[in-house]
Amino acid sequence: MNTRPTLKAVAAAAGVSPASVSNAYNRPEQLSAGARERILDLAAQMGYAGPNPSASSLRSRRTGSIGMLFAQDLTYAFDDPYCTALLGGLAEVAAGTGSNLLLLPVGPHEVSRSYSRDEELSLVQGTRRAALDSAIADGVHPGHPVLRVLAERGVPVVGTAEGTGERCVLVDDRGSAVELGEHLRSLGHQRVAVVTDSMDDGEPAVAPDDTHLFPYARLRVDGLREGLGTADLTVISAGSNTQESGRRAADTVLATTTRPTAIAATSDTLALGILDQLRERGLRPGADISVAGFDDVPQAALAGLTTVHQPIREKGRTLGRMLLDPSFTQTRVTLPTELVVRTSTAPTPK
Amino acid sequence: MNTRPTLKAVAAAAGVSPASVSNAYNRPEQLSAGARERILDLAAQMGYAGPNPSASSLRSRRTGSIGMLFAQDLTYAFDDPYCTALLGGLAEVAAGTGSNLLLLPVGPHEVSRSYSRDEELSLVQGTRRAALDSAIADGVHPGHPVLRVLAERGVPVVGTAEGTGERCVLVDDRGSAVELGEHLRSLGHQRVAVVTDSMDDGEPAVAPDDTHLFPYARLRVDGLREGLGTADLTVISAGSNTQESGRRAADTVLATTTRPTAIAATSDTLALGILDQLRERGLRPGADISVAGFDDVPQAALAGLTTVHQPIREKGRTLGRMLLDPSFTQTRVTLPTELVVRTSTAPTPK
DNA sequence: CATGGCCTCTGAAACGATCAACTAAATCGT
DNA sequence: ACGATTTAGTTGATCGTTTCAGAGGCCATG
Repeated sequence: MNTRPTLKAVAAAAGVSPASVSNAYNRPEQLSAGARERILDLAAQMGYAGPNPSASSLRSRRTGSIGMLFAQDLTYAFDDPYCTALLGGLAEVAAGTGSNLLLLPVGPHEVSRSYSRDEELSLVQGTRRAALDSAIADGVHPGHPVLRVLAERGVPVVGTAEGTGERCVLVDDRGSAVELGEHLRSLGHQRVAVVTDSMDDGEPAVAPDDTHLFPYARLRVDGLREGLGTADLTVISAGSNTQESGRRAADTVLATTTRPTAIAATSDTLALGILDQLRERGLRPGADISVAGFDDVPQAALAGLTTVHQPIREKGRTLGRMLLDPSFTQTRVTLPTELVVRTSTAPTPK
Repeated sequence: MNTRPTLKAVAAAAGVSPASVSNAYNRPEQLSAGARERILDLAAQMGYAGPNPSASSLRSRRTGSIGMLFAQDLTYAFDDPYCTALLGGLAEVAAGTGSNLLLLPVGPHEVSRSYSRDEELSLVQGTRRAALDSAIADGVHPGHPVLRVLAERGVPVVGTAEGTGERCVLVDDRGSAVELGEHLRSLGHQRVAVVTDSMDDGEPAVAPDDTHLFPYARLRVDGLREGLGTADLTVISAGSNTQESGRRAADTVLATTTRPTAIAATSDTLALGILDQLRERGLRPGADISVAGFDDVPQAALAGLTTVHQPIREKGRTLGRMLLDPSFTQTRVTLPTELVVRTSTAPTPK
């Protein structure tokens, strides 16, 4: 079993310096066309696969991949429609630059709890070892230790919340929530349940501690509270942001003594789960009880869900541009939102 | 602006050898608890972010990430439900091992065409530079140069088709297609259009050259042909595997002089697009014209699409295990398929 | 008391490229 | 035909770790 050839070996065989072989791959313009041909021919013939990526990025300080941080487990990236849309937009931009996308599950971090050193190390383990040029943080709490690690490494991070990363792409979570709240109030809803996802993935619980909420969720809850004014409002923490959580939360809502006339969820993913469960329980969304969400994921239109639209894909593209396009210098972008009223919200039934 | 500390600097400051600092991070058992504490404390205090990933992987020959190859552009990974399900399964397994997932778009490769060296280099560019321990190839043609590059690098590759990667997870594409063909025949269909995706992304075309098909598509087409027996069969190449391609292909089918009574698509993604377009054109799938697909993605059930079920998520999990679990030694796994008859196929209308 | 074995920790050699500075030859304008 | 610029390629240092063989110190054993 002969060993794999190195760049040096190719150089020796070709009778040129290692730098020339490197240039044959990385800077064609620094080499005569003939010499380059000869070198690449020889390399192919020797079964040389090209410069070793680790060595190359050690020296050049570039890896060609951009990291995507998840505070949830990795499957979330592919199961949540908001997430896939965001990644889709990002991918559009990345595709043009030859960048690869590194998916980094970072493990959930509870703000209220303190971590031993080893717990914290294992929380950032995957990210510490990851080779990346820059990173995107979506749904990562600003206090997550992984952000500190990346900052120490000098990796540029852009985020979708205030405080994650030095630059960010935002939507007006609070303002749009106020608008949704007003919509519900104008329909006559006086008892409303607000279902929110949270960092701690437990059973649905009423009136959670605010610190367990992701910043965006807190803003949305606050906005709803303002928009709903004097309405009677119950906040329910549903656990992680999945349809399943939504389903369980719906049951929690139905179990309360004074059933609300409307449910507002902090994400469409939750709302879709809620819709599902209500139907299962024989209730007609829109007629018997109103339901609303946030984000306007593709499925929302099909389900007739009233929701706050945000340009998710464009958000992904913008994040990508912030990292990849040097001429893109804005450090804060706010994208527009719009209330989309569909059939899942209606006036309070008599 | 002071420079970022290196492991060596931390070692010097702590009065220990670099090896000990390395061990503090990577092999706690090689160090007394006290020494480790002292080193990590100092590191934190100096703002040391932990061992540099590139240097670490250069020396240790391990990167902690597993590559996922796409022959399409990156957005495909998040748009195609088959793909997200596969990745979801993979992610389940990867999550347990602390591995990250590196998404590698590799650019489409037409088998029939020959490539200049520079064209070929740019085709594999992203992958050549990517740091990974192993890779998964799904929907990558066995002849794609990227597979050669990875083989030269000695990266283990597992695939979902014969010939991609030294190990693979398969389904019986041909056999299940025979079954679907027989189903359609038993319903009385004598004129059938087969819509298939292909590597070249052009306008829908009739009776394509077989070499433009991905292996799985060719097997499915062949199987359908066998199962349908004497039926009159037209093969239509729809371009890339998207709902949009399916929609366009539906129009091509409807434009033919002798309209078929059934359409079989080589994937649910295409079939869903076809269903959509037929409805748009005022036809009722199942009643006016039968439609069937392959894969049984989640949306298929909602759409009432008759299809060949395959355990996509399990496929992803198995691929992951092949790479990550050393005790998993099978080199070829075939997963079961099952014909799922729903409402989109029915007896030929009178 | 000598022997062996374990536990900590160290030293020096890789790992495989790229970079910045430089030289020699070729090209240019006048 | 001469210095100035460009082109083509080289040299040697460097990127920041991990690894492996082994050095001491310490304890238990015979």
